[in-house]
Amino acid sequence: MLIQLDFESNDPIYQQLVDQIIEGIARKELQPGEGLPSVRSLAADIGINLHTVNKAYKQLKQEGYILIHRQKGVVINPDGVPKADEDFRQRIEKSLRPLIAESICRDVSEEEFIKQCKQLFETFKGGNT
Amino acid sequence: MLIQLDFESNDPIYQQLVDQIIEGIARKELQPGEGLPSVRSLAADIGINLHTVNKAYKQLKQEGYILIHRQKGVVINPDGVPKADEDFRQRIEKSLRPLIAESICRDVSEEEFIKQCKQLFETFKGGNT
DNA sequence: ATAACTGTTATACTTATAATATAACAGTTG
DNA sequence: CAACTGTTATATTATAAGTATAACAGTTAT
Repeated sequence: MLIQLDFESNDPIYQQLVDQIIEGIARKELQPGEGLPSVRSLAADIGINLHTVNKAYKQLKQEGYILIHRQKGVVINPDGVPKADEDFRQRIEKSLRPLIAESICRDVSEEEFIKQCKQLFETFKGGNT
Repeated sequence: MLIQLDFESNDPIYQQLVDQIIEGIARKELQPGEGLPSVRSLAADIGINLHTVNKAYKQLKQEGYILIHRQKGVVINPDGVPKADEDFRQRIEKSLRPLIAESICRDVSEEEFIKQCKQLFETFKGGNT
């Protein structure tokens, strides 16, 4: 799986890393039990500091996406990612809220917005970008 | 219209201000042509610095939500907010993408996600929280 | 066992952003 | 004239992001 970073983005690159790995899991490109590169090798590969990778891994671990075996290294959670709980749903709503408010102001219809969502769901089910 | 800020949030408070005003416009609580408090009085009301308010107003102005008449002060754009363009739609997709990827990983169905979206659209159409 | 790896922790530095604090300018309004 | 308006400038503090080295403890292969 290849990682694409935008160093000009406002999103911090450790967050971009987190997002890309979660995307990889979502589109089954990263399978449960599959190994991830070590912090040092991944950092070297994409030309960033190992602490930046470590910060991303730390967050992914804390959110249950990956496990760290002392033996096997970094591994996609073999039991799958923890199901959504109430905290997660609240987090989604909190992120969705300003997007939808802006859309309403700019005359984007509910139908169009939902069409966009469905399209993204398809993107992840299928193997597209 | 009352402003509710969370000073413990990770979101900067100028951004919270922007979001709340956009929400106010979305739910027609703030009408086109309606005046907003001056940077100084709003800052004093919510107990923050005038520059923080000014930063929020500046962003709202740049995105076309408000106008600044030298006479009338700060005013909700009387011509309405500019319609969504391609840049806006890309911004929405970019924000939506990680939310949907996470949702898929955590077994939130497309139906449930869309239900959440519809609920938020209703929230703004109606007068609810 | 030695060497090369693993994640993890600690410290220090630089840079950028957020927020505050004063102060001033130019225009408007009572 | 006084009180307001948005705007700009400057300075300070605090926090986050990213990098740079270094070290520790455990694992693995030679």
